[in-house]
Amino acid sequence: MAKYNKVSEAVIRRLPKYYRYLKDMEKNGVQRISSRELSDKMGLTASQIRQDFNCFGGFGQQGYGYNVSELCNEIRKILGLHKNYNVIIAGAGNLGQALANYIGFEREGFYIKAIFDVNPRLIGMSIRGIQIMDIDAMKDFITNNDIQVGVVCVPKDKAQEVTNQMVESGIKSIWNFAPIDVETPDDVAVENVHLSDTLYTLVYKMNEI
Amino acid sequence: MAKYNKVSEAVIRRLPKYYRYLKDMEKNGVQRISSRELSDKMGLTASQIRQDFNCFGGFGQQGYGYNVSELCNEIRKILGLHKNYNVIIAGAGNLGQALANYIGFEREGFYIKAIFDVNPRLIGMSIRGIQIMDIDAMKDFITNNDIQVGVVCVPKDKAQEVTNQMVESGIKSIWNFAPIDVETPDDVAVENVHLSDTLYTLVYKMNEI
DNA sequence: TATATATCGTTAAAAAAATAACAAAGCATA
DNA sequence: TATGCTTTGTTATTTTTTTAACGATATATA
Repeated sequence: MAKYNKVSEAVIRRLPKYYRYLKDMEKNGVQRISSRELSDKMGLTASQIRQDFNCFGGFGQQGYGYNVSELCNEIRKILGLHKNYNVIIAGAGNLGQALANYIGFEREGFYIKAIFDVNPRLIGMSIRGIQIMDIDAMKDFITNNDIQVGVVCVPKDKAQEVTNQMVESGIKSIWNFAPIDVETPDDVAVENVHLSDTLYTLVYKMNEI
Repeated sequence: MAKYNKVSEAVIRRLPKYYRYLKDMEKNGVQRISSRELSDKMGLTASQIRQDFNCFGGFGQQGYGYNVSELCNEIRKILGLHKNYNVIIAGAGNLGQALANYIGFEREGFYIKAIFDVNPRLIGMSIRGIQIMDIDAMKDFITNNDIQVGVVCVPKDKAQEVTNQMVESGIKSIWNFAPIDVETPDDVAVENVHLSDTLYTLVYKMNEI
């Protein structure tokens, strides 16, 4: 699968940002953009932008710049957003429900197929047509429904256990929101999102100013 | 305010992670830890850990290591979590409500004082005793209630406008969840949290494996 | 008390990332 | 068509970040 020789983490983390800006420009009818203009908008250097894009092959043209919608499409493909993904959420608490309610994911091809929880009062309910099911049914559901992405929204002390269950059932991507770094085998991708971390960094910066 | 000579962004972004691990160890009764042990737990190098801590002065002792609760406290102070902060949330949608419902922030001294929205059906309701008010009342509320942190959970096209209102009212920290990079004057700290970005990075990694 | 061991703080080296520089290639204009 | 301008892709340089090395200092043990 690995299409490109070892692209650095730093570059990869910038891809979604490029994608955001390009999508926006495309929507606004912008047809072409130079690395210079893009650098102004995004607060990066033009040099970095050109180098980043060149990790994946040159999408631009000398004397012209980049075609916005073409570039946008390339980045969509690089990120893998041209494909669809089936998703489940473990944990129907505040955050789990908020994610289930958010329609933006579907627009990028992420389809939430079910939510799982331990709370009997939640089981049986549904959010936007997505059923909340007993967490004991999760492993079977994953196996039978071709689920690629598992979202972990359970409390901290259950996060690793739930992750393990997802991994055992064949999920290859874990998007974890519990405030702990969950671990996965080498062949399972994981993103530990720590919302509080950014809040703490924020107040650090505020106090530093 | 700037206590330490230019600590790099990379180091600052690791502080919350140290804090998380140390808090956990402290809770579990661990009294001392060496940079070596900590590096094993956290997946960093011991060298990096020692260098990071030394940006803020040495907290350890040769031949012994670090006292966990002492170190934890130091990092708490460095981040500014020994103080309390008054917070408001703009946008009582899914995410705004989820954040308001999350009790973890209070444990670190972040007190949510009010939520603001445009929706008349939400205005007047309350979440955990936190009132949802008309967004037109936001500026006055900020001015009169010593608010330091503003959380932006409004739709993308209103995010910059709401940010501006917060800044005009004297808020010094913006924690933005709208999928756009909001901009602030130099003396106002901002963290643009893009949840989708981490999802996209996740599937990139999955496809790469 | 003396000696061996552990571990920090700090300086040095290596690696990675960002920036700058510039030739090559296309566009635009006369 | 010829000439000047723009802008890329790519190589070189600089800066930043990470890792390694090691003297100094404390602990632990005999």
